[in-house]
Amino acid sequence: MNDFSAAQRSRVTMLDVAEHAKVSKASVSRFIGEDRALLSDAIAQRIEQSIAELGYRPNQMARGLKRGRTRLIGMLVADIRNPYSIAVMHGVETACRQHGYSLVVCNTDRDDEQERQHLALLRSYNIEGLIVNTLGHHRDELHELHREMPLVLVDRKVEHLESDMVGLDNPAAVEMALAHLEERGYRDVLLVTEPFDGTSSRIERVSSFKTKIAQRPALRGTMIETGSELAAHLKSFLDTPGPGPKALFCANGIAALSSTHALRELKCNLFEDVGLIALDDLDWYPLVGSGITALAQPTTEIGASAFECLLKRLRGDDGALRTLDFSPQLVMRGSTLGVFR
Amino acid sequence: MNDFSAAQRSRVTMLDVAEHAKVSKASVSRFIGEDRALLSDAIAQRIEQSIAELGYRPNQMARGLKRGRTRLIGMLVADIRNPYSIAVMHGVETACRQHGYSLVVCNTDRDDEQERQHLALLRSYNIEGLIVNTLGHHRDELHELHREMPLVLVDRKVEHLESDMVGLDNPAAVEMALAHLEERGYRDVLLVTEPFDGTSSRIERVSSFKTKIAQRPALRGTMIETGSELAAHLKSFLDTPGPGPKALFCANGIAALSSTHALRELKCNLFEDVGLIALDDLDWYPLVGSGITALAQPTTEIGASAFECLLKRLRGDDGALRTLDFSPQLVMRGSTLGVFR
DNA sequence: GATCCACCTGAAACCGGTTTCAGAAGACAC
DNA sequence: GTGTCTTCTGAAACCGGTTTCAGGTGGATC
Repeated sequence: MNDFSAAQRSRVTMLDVAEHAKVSKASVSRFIGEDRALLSDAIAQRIEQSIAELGYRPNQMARGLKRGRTRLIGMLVADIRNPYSIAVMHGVETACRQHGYSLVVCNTDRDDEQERQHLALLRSYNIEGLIVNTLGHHRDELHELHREMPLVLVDRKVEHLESDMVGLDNPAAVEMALAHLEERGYRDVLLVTEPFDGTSSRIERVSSFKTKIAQRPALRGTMIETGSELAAHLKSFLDTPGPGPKALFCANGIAALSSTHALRELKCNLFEDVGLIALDDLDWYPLVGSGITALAQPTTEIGASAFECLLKRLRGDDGALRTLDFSPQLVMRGSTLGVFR
Repeated sequence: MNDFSAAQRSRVTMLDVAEHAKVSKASVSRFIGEDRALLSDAIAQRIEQSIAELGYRPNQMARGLKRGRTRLIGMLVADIRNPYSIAVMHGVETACRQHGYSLVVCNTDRDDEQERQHLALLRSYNIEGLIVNTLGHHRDELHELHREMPLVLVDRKVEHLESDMVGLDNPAAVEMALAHLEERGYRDVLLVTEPFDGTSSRIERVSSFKTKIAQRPALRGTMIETGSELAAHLKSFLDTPGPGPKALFCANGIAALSSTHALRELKCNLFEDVGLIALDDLDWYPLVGSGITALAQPTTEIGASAFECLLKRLRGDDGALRTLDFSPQLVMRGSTLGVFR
């Protein structure tokens, strides 16, 4: 085995290539970079051959040092195990790759202190831009970072932080859900959301829910948070007489998971006793009961847009702030067959 | 808005700190690094204050250049949307963070060319170690990389690549599954696996299945791959008379997802007509039919072990190659109630 | 008081690249 | 043949750190 502790930096360096090709480092650097046109054919060819022969690979760290361009994008994720975050991340990563950037993902596990540490870290690695999908406390750090590089928020708003934002059109999504539920004959809707921890999209969905419910006199709307007492709360919702057929509206995939768990615990007949529509479309939705109706988010597009926002800023666009709100798509399944079953 | 294209490197540098504290760069460097003991209290205090006052943060890129230590670990993942990979990645990331390392994740989307590009990329960023969860074609690149840094394979073996490995004890897992199925009264077992693409763990599971089935004369064992004709194949399995009650053994989470889909398509009564046990334990398993029995992999441990392998090597351990095989844990649910229902 | 040593400190070289700048070489016009 | 303009090239400075090395200081020893 090798001994890796003795940092045996045996790699081929630019100087090696220069000597091998009998040219200066400067010429090799020009060949590597975008100034290749400056070189004569003869020299370019010699360099090309030496590079191939020695198997030279430029050191991005060193390049980034003088140049200020690391081709690194940072992404701060609150919960790496959240399917939504993963899906968006996949979109970001793909877009990054297509433009020659790489992605450094930092997971905070919803911990504020870890968020702070990761911010410091990303900064110390000279990333060129930052995608934020956390609560964004540590306003000062974020501001400071934002002075140095473009920043885009995904699925979150952060107060007093003026940056581009990409996410779901939450009012439209809520409207879509309620319209669908009402059309299918449901009259008593319970919004199930994860606890309020400051996540802006969560708050928006709830407040839209309240507004939209008020505009639909046929519907009654109530709300609960997931947690240890979810099943009990669901039970009381189901047992309380209402204006008509009951349905749950789960504000995201996690809420859908918890709700379904709870419904099973209550020996509920999925989904004849109660309808269900969920934000996010996860791969197991079709498998539960008669299938869960979903409002699918265009996660790949959201991720790609987030990156493209950064890219535009990096290329000098200093126009007005952008807010990109994508619309969800209704994927109808058995859980909202409603009164027409 | 700022103009980020004009790389306005306005950051506080070590020289700024040195001048502010009226000391040399060398002293500041010593303060930052592990040589703080060399400094007198007076100087250390001045430096500390200057750092705080100016808000100085050392540039990791520059540190890595001379030092050869970037504190960066690379991870090559075949499919970032595979729950198993995510779970392991989460384990790796947590372990990294605890030891002051950061993780650069590269997703290849199962594409060989992307694997090659990512390998080159990771190398150019001077990562200190690499965790591989892809097919590992591009043997030459991997070898070359492995000469420079420690490398550990997760859930994969790569021929002719001598490196540490961390994964599941596949024979034990298969044994566990078959023992459970037999005990529950099933006699006709169909192994459902994703198509053979060279993934070694997949191959191991299948070959163990064949071996173990041979050792259990009471059982009949057959095998199919997921794909467009999965439902048809399942149907013929279910329709063909066998030695007794039938059960599926899904070799991973994806196979479990496809199989459940197919069973629903066949209007199969989950899980009274057929039993099911699946490798991996996904959060929706309890929700399908009477719940899917799982062999849960200790993914967090696997991820952490992978990182610790690297760390040991980085610290100079050049002992024999290690192979860490973890055992799964049986999580019994309704899908294997079997003949005792 | 001289010698030795342990302890601190800073100047300068270095890591592997990029970029500036000055100069060499060739093309062209006169 | 000279002057001017391009076009190409390399030396050297630079990015922001680390590390080597030589020297300065003060205390202990003789």
